[in-house]
Amino acid sequence: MIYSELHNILSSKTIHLKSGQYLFTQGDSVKNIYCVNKGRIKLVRDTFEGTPILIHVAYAEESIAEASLFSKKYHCSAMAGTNTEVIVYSKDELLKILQENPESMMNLLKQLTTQVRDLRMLNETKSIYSAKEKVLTYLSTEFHRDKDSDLPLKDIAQKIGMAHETFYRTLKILENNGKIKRNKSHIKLTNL
Amino acid sequence: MIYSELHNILSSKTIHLKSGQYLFTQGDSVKNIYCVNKGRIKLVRDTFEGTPILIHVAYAEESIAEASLFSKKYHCSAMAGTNTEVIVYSKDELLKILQENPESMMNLLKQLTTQVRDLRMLNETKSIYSAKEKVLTYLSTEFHRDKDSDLPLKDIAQKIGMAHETFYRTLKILENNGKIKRNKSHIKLTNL
DNA sequence: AGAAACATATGATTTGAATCATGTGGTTGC
DNA sequence: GCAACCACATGATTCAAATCATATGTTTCT
Repeated sequence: MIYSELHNILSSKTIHLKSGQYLFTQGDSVKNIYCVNKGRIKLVRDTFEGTPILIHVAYAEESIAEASLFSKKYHCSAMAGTNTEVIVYSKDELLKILQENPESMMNLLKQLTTQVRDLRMLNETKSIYSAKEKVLTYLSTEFHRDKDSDLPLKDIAQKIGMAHETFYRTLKILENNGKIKRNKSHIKLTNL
Repeated sequence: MIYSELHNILSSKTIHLKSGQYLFTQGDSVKNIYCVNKGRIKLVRDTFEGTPILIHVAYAEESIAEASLFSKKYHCSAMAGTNTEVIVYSKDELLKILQENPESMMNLLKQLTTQVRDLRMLNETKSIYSAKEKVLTYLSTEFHRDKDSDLPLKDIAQKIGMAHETFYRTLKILENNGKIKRNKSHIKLTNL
């Protein structure tokens, strides 16, 4: 998780959310920073006009609201997408520790740079129109091997911005073409 | 720019690139951090398999390679997309200053959290399939008003992952429906 | 253990975004 | 001031991805 080493220093508590329950609501003042331990949390933004939009889905080991470390209010709402376990840290305490402890701040900085890079990569993957190309590009990224390896296919489909039906089909085609191999739910590029 | 206050402390120099010239190449060791002053820089990643893919386009006031602050080697190449002016900072010097100066580190942290938030937002905008919905969602974001307001429409189209032709057409439809107003190249949502 | 909820899978159909083509207007550079 | 380049625009066409439907396999909850 993003605060691995800090976890021992910081006081924390664990809370359990039922699917559909809210962790916080857009506009609430930012008191806490969270880390998903199990399950998933959807970040949803209420727009003045019309339907709320999904901003992000955080899975196990992912921290959320660190983007709100410097905000007064949450700019989105967080809802459990399934029964979920979340670790809670105090924002103020975290900020204090970071200030006293440049090394851990540097560490957090590092994690954020990685996040930025991953997000950019994902962003451009999403720009690819062709399903085959998109899937191959996604599979060639690091975060597929690392973090995403145990995500349901359906969720991966959503992550890269394609209908899950299309994703299943595309995987099959690529498999038949010998471009990828699958055993159980682990997918591997053939080349390299 | 991302290092606004640091700019005065850090030593820097400005370099000029012709369209198509490389700033650095994937695999080069990371000596410098850059900030685009004028023009634009494309970050491109060479994939073992097949065509290189575009990771990001950095415009004026945008820093690049800060995602590489902690990397030994650049993970992508940077090419000028047009005649471009870039400010160069030394990575080591920047890291040193940050360490000595927790406040500026905190500041950089803050900028990165904003970047993460924006990227997530953009990411989900890209997931929207319907052109109209996608454009409306994009227009409702902050970074449209702030940073993107002077981008060519063509570049915005690329940023949100749609063919520029579709973007022009969609804008026209939305304008005819009274959902948006345009004067010159500034676009505004009607409601709110 | 059984039920409910969800992931995986695949077929049929529709649709709308990409693509190709072409033209005009506006900037930029020499 | 001219030429080259690029943004903007719009029409016609194609095609592949979304959608709808339905079924089976798999986890999860009680």
